[in-house]
Amino acid sequence: MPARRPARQGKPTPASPRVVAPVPGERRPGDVLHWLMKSEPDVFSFADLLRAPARTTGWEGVRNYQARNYMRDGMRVGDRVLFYHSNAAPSGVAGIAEVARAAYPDPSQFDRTSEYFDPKATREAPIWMQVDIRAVEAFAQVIPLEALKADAALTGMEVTRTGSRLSVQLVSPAHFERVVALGRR
DNA sequence: GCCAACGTTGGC
DNA sequence: GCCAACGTTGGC
Repeated sequence: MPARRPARQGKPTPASPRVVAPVPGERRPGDVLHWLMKSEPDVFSFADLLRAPARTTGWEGVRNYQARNYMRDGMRVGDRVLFYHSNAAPSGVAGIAEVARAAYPDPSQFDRTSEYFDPKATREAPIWMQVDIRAVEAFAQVIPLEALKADAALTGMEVTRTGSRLSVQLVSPAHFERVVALGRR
């Protein structure tokens, strides 16, 4: 299921990683990283994830290199994810999910009938990757972006910055815990 | 629906 | 490799 709205793409080149992986070999077994992933609830909401088989979905449709690199190079099974509703009323964090499967090729890039189809991609040389995400905990209500911006403890959090467009973001442990505290309140 | 911010493309 | 034009994201 589409986790992201369609993003028309021009010329993906597999070798374009000017984006540094978030966690060079410094992660130890057992370390958990924290992320934020955006989805437009009209396309795929946290409620949709709760209803999905095994409360899990493939995060297909990401067509941005930095977001791809975060998923491919940064995410591990068990990492925690803030599920963010974008283009919504209100936009904000709807719940917690976790990485259920590490990165693998996004099948939609090969599918001519998909809006995410990428003619440059081949099975031998896939361009786009996805992870699987499983719902962990729904917040009683969405924490609006406005509340995130107003919270002093969340100063500097990427999603609160004006013009923050990246659909997969790294979140510091402190920011993650703070958002969870707000969500449980 | 508007439009600011930002990423991508392509001419040079 | 620069950068203007263009397309997209996403808050409001």
